[in-house]
Amino acid sequence: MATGKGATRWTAEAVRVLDLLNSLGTTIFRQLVWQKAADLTFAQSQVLFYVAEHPACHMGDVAKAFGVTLPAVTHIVDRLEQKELLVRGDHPADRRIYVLELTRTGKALAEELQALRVRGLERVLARMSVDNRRRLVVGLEALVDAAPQAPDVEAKPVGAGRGKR
Amino acid sequence: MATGKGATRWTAEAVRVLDLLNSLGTTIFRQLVWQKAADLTFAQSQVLFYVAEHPACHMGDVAKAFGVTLPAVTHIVDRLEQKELLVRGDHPADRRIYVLELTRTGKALAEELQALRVRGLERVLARMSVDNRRRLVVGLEALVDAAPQAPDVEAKPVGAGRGKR
DNA sequence: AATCCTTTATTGACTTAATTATTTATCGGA
DNA sequence: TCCGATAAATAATTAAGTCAATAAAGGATT
Repeated sequence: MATGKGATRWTAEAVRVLDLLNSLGTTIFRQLVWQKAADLTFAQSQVLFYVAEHPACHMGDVAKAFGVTLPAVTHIVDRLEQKELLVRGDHPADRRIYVLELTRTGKALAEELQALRVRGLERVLARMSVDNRRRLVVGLEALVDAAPQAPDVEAKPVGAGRGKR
Repeated sequence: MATGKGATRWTAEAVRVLDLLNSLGTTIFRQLVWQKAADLTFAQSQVLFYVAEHPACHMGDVAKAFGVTLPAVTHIVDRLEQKELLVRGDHPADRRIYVLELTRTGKALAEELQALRVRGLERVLARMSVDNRRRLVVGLEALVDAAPQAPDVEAKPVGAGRGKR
């Protein structure tokens, strides 16, 4: 079915992009962005980077950013705190809220890991032409721009809960 | 340090690409490629798709493709087999090997999920210009091409084991 | 054919991550 | 002050991943 030429061409392009994104996930993402290092799991390093770029963020911010539930964040932050990479600070005006900050050690680690990633990616980019690097950046920018920022999960009528600790 | 203008420009580009890939991971990947559906976890749907595209593959092929250990694959395949989406077939010439195949149900599900993804991605691509779509495809192709295919983990001197079951 | 090494995969024990449901503390407004 | 909403923790469970040990073949050599 779908004998229309337009629709067929379109789908082919989407399939191609999907394929490429998939390949990316099993090469770049697994070998480069996710540099197994410093005894951090993938989730832990993701949160480390997030807090590095969003100082004073809250538990809920992290959950929203990664599309996971709050309890998941609780556990990950627990572990990062045990490793002394991060602290739960108190919010001056709202005692329900934790203000997340990296420790000095945490900042140092985040910078070190970021440098590792950048150097790794540089080696890859070095094997591309200037034009293709330009196309990659512009194309990715457009894609990220076109992607829905947050689907928002259509606020289910929950109905529970009364606070922290 | 690093006052050289060339080096600085370079790193900036790598940082930009890293940022974009990261954004991608928290938008496209989480909202689109990983369409929560059919009671499959992310890992399970990844393996489902892999077997769909590589019929008659072995347990070890899957492990290598995703960069995980064999026991991890064992568990995931167990669950997919319980759900009757996949079968471990016997290899005609080597009885140590399992030959993985999707069941009829498994194939149908893989196609359905793929269609979902393609339609979702089409909606995103529709918001991009023709030129930017072209840049995206070409840029991604070049990136995937430039990425190291498999680091190969420099064969540790293991030394164990004697077989299946 | 008996022995030994290698390959392929499973099992067991354990850690981490994620989920849902429930609970706790606090805030803000009528 | 009470009531609903918000922010987070706890409990219980499932899944995914690890390493170490085990098991069954296959292949080569003697």
